[in-house]
Amino acid sequence: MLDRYREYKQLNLSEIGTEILQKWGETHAFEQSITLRDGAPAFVFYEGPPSANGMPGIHHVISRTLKDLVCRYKTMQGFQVNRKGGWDTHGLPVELGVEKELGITKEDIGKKISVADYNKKCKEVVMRYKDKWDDITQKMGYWVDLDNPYITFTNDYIETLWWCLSELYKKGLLYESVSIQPYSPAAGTGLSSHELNQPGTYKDVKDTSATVLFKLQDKDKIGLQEIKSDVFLMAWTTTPWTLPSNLGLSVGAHIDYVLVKTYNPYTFELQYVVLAKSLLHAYFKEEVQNSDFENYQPGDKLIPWQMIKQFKGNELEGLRYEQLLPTEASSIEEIHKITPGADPFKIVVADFVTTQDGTGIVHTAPAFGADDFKAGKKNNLGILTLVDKEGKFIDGMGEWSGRYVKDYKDDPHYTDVNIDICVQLKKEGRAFKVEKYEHNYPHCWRTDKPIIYYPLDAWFIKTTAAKERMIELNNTINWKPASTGTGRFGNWLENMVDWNLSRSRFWGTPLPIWRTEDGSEEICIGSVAALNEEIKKAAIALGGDTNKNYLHDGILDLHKPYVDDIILVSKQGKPMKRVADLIDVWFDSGAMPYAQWHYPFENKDSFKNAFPADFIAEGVDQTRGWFYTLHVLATLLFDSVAYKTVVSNGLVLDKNGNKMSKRLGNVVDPFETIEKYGPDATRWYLVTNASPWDSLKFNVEGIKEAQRKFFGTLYNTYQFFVLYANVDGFTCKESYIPIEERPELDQWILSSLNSLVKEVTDNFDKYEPTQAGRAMETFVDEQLSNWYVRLCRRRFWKGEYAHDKISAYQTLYECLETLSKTMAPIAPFFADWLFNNLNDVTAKSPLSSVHHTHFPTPIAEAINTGLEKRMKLAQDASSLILSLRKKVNIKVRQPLQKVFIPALDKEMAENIRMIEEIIKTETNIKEVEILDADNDFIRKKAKANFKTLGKKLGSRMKWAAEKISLFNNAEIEEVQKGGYILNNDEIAAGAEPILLNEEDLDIITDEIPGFEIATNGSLTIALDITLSHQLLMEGAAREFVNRVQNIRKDKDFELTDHIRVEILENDGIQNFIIEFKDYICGEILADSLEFVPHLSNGTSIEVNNNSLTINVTKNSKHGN
RNA sequence: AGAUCCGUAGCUCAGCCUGGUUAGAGCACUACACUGAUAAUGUAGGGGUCCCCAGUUCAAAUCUGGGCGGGUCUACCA
Repeated sequence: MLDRYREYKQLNLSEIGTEILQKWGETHAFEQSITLRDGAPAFVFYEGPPSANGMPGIHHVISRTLKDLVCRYKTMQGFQVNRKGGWDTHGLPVELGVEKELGITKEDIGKKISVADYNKKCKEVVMRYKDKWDDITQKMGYWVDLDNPYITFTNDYIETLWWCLSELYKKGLLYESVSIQPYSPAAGTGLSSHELNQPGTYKDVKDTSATVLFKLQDKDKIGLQEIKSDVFLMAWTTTPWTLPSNLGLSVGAHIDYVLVKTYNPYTFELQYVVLAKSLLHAYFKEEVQNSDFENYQPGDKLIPWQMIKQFKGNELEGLRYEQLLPTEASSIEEIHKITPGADPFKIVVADFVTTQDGTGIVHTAPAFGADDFKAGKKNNLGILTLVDKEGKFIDGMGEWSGRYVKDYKDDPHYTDVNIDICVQLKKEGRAFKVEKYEHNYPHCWRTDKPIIYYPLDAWFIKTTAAKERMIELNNTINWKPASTGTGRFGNWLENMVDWNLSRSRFWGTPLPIWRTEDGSEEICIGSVAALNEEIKKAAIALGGDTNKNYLHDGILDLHKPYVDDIILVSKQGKPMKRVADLIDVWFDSGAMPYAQWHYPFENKDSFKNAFPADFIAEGVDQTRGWFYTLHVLATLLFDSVAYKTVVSNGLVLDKNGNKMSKRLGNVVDPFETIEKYGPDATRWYLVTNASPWDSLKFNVEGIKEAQRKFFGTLYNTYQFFVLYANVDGFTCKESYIPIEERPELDQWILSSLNSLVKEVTDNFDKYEPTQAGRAMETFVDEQLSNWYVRLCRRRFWKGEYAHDKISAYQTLYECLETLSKTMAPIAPFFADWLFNNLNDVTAKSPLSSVHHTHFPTPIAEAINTGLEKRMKLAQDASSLILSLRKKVNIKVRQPLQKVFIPALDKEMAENIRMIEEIIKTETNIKEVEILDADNDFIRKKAKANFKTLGKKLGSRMKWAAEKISLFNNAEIEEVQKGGYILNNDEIAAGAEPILLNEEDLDIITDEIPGFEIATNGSLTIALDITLSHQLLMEGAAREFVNRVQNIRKDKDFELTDHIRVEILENDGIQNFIIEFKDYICGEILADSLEFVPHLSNGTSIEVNNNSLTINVTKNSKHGN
């Protein structure tokens, strides 16, 4: 315990950061913050695991500040908040990094480097920056358990994932199916969406596009019997190589289609074609509509056309057409071999069809597009994959067989098969338009070759089975901001598709499914124990070397390649091998509520007590990532939400609003920022500058501002407090003076303080930390520092250490201490520093950290809104008086006699009376005269109250406002008495009378003849600026005091030093010194003040343009 | 393409839900003042097509519709 409060030379937030951090380490403050809450209700928080294979950036600081402040707040509210850290360690980014580092590609894995060595490397790399992460975590003040984190690559973690998968499997929610995925024929591998989002993968390319004609077979069904020529359906494609695989045509149910009579531009034959009405202009020229068909000559540029009939899309549904490019490989027999019972070559209705471009009829090849696949499945179109995995046409396609659909091999003799296809179609009269078309198309980032969409086997979780339930549960989640939950997330749920889990990679959680070669039998393993048992079973059943390396200790590493070594045995006694897939890393993180506890194998209670989470927070980019996968797994496995509240924070942009990226070189190094400005100012800025979900334009100037404006002011207030508290020995040992026994100013600041506590609590509870922080800023700046302290300064350094002074100390102490608590969640270091600086002297709290204390609760009895309103009035009045002084150039030090304040009503008069003392001292005025409402001194003016009158008057509002603005005092008084009729002159003509009430007017002071006035709303100030001789003398005395104080300061006297003052005699201007001698001596702590005829070493000072020579010396005889 | 957030002073943001009179704050800039809190503070000044258009209304920054611009996410399609 200290006997003096610590005093500082200047504020150094960075130093406070390091100092407090060290203290936290020594006292295990974080651990204590949890153990101290043993037995308290839990507040459950989940840490979204970052990946430690990259450096932390400033955007990590924002989301972690958010998480931390909520956890700290809840801890202070009495909850026990366990915070288990975690690391996301699997996945593609890790693998890509390793490949780059080793200079290999995916194909080399298993060849140039063994899978075991490759995965070993991945494991090394994945924690590469863990130290940096731990470091930033500490330095930014993020309290999270770094000693026992969950790590997704551990066996325990994976085992839980297997358990989850097997549960899903048991429920029939895990299935294998073909899906259409981006695939690179050049690289021979499927690509993840992540890979597709690498910079530069989407390129503008020119492809041969074709508008082709499908011959309608049953035109009779839509009443076209009388048309003798063929009727064609027009469809457009940018990938003609998919046309042989066409199995359907998709139309939009509500799109208007038209039948058009025209000539084919290539064969010049008369044709009837069908396309969307709104796309006519893309194919036909307006000026030749209905023009002369008879005189058309083959080769004419302008081709006549005529609209014959119109249909809705759904009228076309089910119509059949002839296969466009029949080949051996695509005969109906072949189709039935692949998909028995398929019913292709018909028109189907699909919702993805638009009239943006093309013809409004979409060529549908189920193998080569996700939408096509969906439409094919829904309508039983079958599937034809006439292209192999190398990207060339398969056998049985005549001259096209063996030809690559794109130039994948950089073959100098490559000829584009797409063009050949178009040529053939032109010849057959099945092409309507062939042209180069420039569009944006994805490319394989590794080979730079265009990708195709291709059907691949994949494992899925049947999320669609629980769609309704997931939507229902989502409605119970508190989303911040709400729009993300209903919009981005809700929408996503509405359009949910099954979750494709498969990844053909190496470093990840293996799918624990083994199956026989013919696929007839399979097993899904749900635990290591089960696997080991199966290993042994298979070894016995299959004999030989089966699983020989895994018989003793079982399996030791659940990754590839070890799991792939293992062969299990089926019920029928057949060997089973593991399916090749790894699972999506998002499954890893989505299962963290269970896997972090190794549930259900261990820690069943820990899990039960920590599920679901009360709160999680991550960047908005996780909405369809982590937020989604948590939600899916909780719903499917436990029919529960995974989290009750989720805050999605926005992005951190650079100060110009650009996304931060290494490429642009605009990334902000969080280490440097925290080092330079301290963690608190950084956190404060991030929290208060913009709501968490708004994107933040990061600008260090903002941090500097927080530093100066908020922390600087609070620090000054603290310094002020300790300056005097140390002098007077205030240590809170006196008994607490009841609030009602304190001066009004104290009551006021305590009322404001408690209002603040209430506001801050409300906002923290609503997960609105920005509002909470801003409220604290306003309080510290406007109320505590610039009003309370300013007005109370004298109370601290003048007078006896008695009731009034102690009251002031107790009040200011309470403000500072309470603030240290309310700000603790956002600025944990400074708050603890402040708290301990106070508490180390007073020992009011037995706790060693502010973070262990309880968050203040607002004391309702301390809140006096009337008082707060009055004080606002005092502030406004003082501000007006100061502005008037400024206007007439009379400094505050010069006392003035009187100010007039007109009161518009009794209440206002009463309020002014109650604050007149404050106004007087604050503005150095002797008298406040309140002018009653009915005085005839001031001239009043009225303004219409638009709110009340607008409703009554409607369109006559303008007229009334005009009239009211011309009212004189008498008319206004009439209105106030009641019964004033605005349209007296119209009554005779039979108009309804318009009756004005007092509430219909806003009364303001117009002017006070003969005075300088200033107004602000309904408040008016009139200042008497007459300077009497007496006032001038007093002003001079104050001026003199000021000069002496400056001398004291220059001479480095202590505050408490008493002095002697000698003044060189100077006739004429010394009167004020004689007259105000007592006042002056009291102010400057002078034991003597004497005029002397001679002064050898005096200082020259100036008082109101007169020179005086004085000598100030310390009076050593006077004890302190 | 869909969803979502944002657009108010040179910059960062309030206000918008619940329409009302002269649209605010801080920073920056300029001038003046203050000076036992002083690398603090006060007062004043300049600075605005409240992104645009239309509608509703006596009245729109605020409500409705349609655009535009920027960010993000998802999708990528003939």
